[in-house]
Amino acid sequence: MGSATRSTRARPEPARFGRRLPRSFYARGTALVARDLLGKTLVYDGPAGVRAARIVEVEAYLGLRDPASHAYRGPTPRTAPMFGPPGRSYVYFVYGMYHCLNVVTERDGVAGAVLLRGAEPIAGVGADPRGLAGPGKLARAFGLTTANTAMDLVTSPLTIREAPPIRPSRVARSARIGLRQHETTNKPWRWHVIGSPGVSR
DNA sequence: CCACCGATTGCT
DNA sequence: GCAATCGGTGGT
Repeated sequence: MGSATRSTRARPEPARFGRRLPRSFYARGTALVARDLLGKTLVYDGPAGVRAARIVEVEAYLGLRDPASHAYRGPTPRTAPMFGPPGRSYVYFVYGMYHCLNVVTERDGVAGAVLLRGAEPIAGVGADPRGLAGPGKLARAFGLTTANTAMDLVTSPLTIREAPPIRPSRVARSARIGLRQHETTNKPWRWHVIGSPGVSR
C-alpha cells in the first residue's frame, strides 16, 4: 500500500562501492572468511560521512579452543557479539585508548571473529598510506567505538563490500601479532597482502 | 570492592 | 625499551 513510500525508507546506498557481502559469506568458517576478507572494501556510512578502505591485513580468533581469544572463557557482556550470529561487528576497547573492529564469523552460539588489522584508504579516511596500518588506527580512522559493536554488516550502515580478489601469490600467512607467546597462540592465523603500506608490519 | 592487565601506539 | 590510560574481568 501507500505506506511503503513514507520517509522510513533507507538512505540510498553509496553507488561507487561493490555489492554488500551476503550473510552466507560470513558463515563458512573463521579461517576461510579471514583469508577471503583480504581485498574487500570496508564501508561505513556514518554520521561523519562515507568512509571506505581496502582490507589488507586480518587475524582469526576462535572461541573455547583459542586461549588468545576474548571468547576463550565463555561469553561476557563485552564478548557477547562474538557468540552471536555471523555477519555482525564486534568492537572492543583496549589499553584505555584504542578500539578494534572484528567481523563475527561462526554460526549463532559459537564464538569466532576476524580482527581487521590493516587497510588502504579509499574515501573519507585521509590519504596517509600508513593511516590505517594497525587495528587501533583503522578503527579510529573510521570513527568506530564500542557504540558500534554488534552492528549487522548485512543491513546496517557498517558494511563490507565485494571487490576484485587478491591473487593467492600476493597473500602471506603468519603467526598473530601482540599475543603472549604460547604454544597454543602461535598458530598461523594472520593473513596480509604482501607489500601493502596498509599492513601494520 | 580491588587489583591486574590487555588482539596498541608512539615516543625515548 | 617502555609509558600512557581505563574498562572488563575475575578473585576476595
